[in-house]
Amino acid sequence: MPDRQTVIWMRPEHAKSGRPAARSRTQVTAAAIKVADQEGLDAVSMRRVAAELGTGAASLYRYIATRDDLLDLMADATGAEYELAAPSGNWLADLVGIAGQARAIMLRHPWLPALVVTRATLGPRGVDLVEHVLNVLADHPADPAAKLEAFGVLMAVTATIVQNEVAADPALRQRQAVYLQHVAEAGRHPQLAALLGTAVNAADPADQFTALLRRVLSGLLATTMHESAP
Amino acid sequence: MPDRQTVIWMRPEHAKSGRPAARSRTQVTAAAIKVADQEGLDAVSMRRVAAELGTGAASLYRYIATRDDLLDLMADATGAEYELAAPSGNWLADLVGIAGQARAIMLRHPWLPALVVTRATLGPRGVDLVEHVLNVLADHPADPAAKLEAFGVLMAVTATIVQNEVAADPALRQRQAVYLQHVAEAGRHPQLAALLGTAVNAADPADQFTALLRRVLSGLLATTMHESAP
DNA sequence: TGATTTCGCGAACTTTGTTCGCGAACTAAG
DNA sequence: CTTAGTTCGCGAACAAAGTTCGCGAAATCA
Repeated sequence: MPDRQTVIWMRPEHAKSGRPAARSRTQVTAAAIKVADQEGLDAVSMRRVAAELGTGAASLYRYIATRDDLLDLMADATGAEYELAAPSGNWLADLVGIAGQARAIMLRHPWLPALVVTRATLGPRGVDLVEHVLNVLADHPADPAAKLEAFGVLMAVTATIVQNEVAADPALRQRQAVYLQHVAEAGRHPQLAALLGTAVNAADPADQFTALLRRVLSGLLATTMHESAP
Repeated sequence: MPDRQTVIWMRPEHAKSGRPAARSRTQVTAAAIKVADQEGLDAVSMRRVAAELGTGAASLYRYIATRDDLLDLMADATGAEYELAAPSGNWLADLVGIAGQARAIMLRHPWLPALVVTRATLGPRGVDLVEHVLNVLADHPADPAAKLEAFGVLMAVTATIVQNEVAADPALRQRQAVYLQHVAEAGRHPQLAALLGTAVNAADPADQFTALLRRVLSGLLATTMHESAP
């Protein structure tokens, strides 16, 4: 019966004596990611992941204490896909670059945004990423807490945007569109109606994303605060 | 067997003939919100909500087709708690004010951030809110799509921050803190270690929130794009 | 070799969303 | 007021899914 008092990354993977385990936490995580990639996060059940590994569901509990542990492992594992180059001296460009990588990773793993946005746990990879961001911002005058907030906003905004980009079911999109159309036609929401009348701009999603994040981050970490023009 | 092809807000609440329903969609929603407020979102099961209403679980399906419908209803219902004043002419101040209300509402309903961040469905109240935001930004030169994005970012960031503020289990906080301490002591993450050494700043959360959102929004909707100083 | 420890995992328990089916309740004609 | 016709309430049952138990088998250690 595994330890529940600590984060999974502090729990020893195997015992040092007795029969050795046939699999590893990494293998279990990989299997779960595989299932999630091809069948969605809902398909990641203990039984399904176990089947992927060719064993029974109960066996998984030798490696993780809980399904939530597995989700944490999955999310953190994707952190290995970042390629963190040395800071260039231009923190904004570096951060936007990181956000771009985050987006690419999330597009590769459409289930990831939901996890990022739901549970804020940092594992080894996440910690590495934070350290890297802090390095990028090393010369920035903002206080440390603000830098952490910037990291959080970067991730949250990216996850939110990607979540909309890959909006799971096209049927849901349709339902929502129908409702908005209905509301617009009712006449009580002229601004919204005008907006739906406008043609959807078909710019490159990647460019739109980059532009948005550049604005958000430059505002968030601006060194001079300026008033708004009304 | 209720309709599944449309959003719940387009489905007629009651039939026009036959035995009249004993309850209303609003009552079911209110019961669910009550349960969520005092026992958390996980406690919002069909049986629990039904019990709150003094009926059986199956009865709820006369009002909603699915548990997800109920979650949508709950989220949208909280939109009634906004007090939307006429635009002042200062869009930044108005938006920050709206964000402040959003935060207050989320603090009142700690389960709300999770819903906001997970499902992006707009109900009647949500649509009203969007309309209001578009009114606030009516004179702003940004194109309509950008204004919608601003609304999305506003909500996402607010939900994320509140989610951290009300970080459910203090035990989880503790576990995470222990792990970060562990990582810092390992010595491979000097920036993070330095940050943990710093005393946590104990400014008023509301002020911190306001400042953060002001920065994010003023950057996002800035009329002049400026480079970053490295 | 024997004792000890750990592992694999089938079976079973619990909780939860959802469906079925039918008797009761109510409306609307006649 | 009676009689269709329709809808409602909801107990019972079903199908996942997470998790726990218990024990035989497999390694390691002494």
